[in-house]
Amino acid sequence: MIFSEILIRWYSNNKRALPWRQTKAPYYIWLSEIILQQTQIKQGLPYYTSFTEKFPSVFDLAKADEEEVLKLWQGLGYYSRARNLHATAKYIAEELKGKFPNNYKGLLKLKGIGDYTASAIASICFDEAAAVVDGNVYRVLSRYFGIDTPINSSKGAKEFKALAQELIDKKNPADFNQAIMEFGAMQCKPQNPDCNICPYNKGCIAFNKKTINNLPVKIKSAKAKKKYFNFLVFISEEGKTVLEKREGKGIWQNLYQFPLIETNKNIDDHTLMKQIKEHDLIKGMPFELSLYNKDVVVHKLSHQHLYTKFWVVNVNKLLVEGIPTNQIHNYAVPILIGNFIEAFNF
DNA sequence: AATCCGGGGCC
DNA sequence: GGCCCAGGATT
Repeated sequence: MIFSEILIRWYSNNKRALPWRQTKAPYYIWLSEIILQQTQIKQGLPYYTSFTEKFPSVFDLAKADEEEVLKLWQGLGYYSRARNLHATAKYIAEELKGKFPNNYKGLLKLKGIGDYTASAIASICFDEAAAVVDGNVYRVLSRYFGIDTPINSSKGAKEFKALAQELIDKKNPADFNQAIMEFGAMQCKPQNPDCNICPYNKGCIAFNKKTINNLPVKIKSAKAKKKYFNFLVFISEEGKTVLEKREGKGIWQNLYQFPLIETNKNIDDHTLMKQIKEHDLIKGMPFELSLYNKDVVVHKLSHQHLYTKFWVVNVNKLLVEGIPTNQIHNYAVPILIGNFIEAFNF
């Protein structure tokens, strides 16, 4: 039996019932694919549900404010996905009368859609034989064919894309693409795959050479840099606090946070105290300062480890407008801030 | 080609 | 602590 036949048979027997598998509507497939980029199904599923409930059509999503979209995306990470999602929804609704491009090439031009997502939508919605290559596909193919080209090199990307494109079932690209990803997620897992019950174990090079645990090969990424975040949680007598919108480049773009003193090296409390005294929002005013978390909160991102302290700053009056603390839940914030807000309970 | 962009879950 | 995840954009 050829590669794709084994795969699609396995898929028909083992696939999970997932909401986006009940439709071929491009809006829902697109939404699911953006949510699932670099995200496990278990984590993304509740977000897919809330997005489809709040925005049943691309027009509903297009009509929303970006702040509303980011708020619903809160906690899922990689927030550029949400900003691009909203921008593309507006483009589809306003320029294309709600109709998505119906092929790989057209889909690829949209914001937030790259090679993987264009292939996924084109195959699932329009039966175009465009092979997807995601983390699952890299793992399945590198093991079955015993390929040790690093998957995160440009050579590897080309090599695996070409191989997947050779293997894809041109009569049934939709099932083939979803099958190989599901197979990678459930059977050909990163750790401890049960190769004894695998339908490919006779022909799998890695299994027969006992190199399953060495594949796929990946070039090591640089270690995360340490940063030191001191957030200032102002509280005025009239029950207001201050949130600022993160502008420009860097993490958490367009999300809100408490005023932040950020450094690349740890600063002692005395030095920090001087900076707080001179802070624009309370310069020259009396205040009471207390450290909320005795133990530093370590928040780990892919490329940064944030060593975080929350300082509660009680003041009589703020030098800026501020927001009532009972409205703080309306703002989209990174999970680091969200966890504090929940624990502090204003 | 290398780096940046989150957060959760696993070992 | 390191690795992985239905990747894409930027430099």
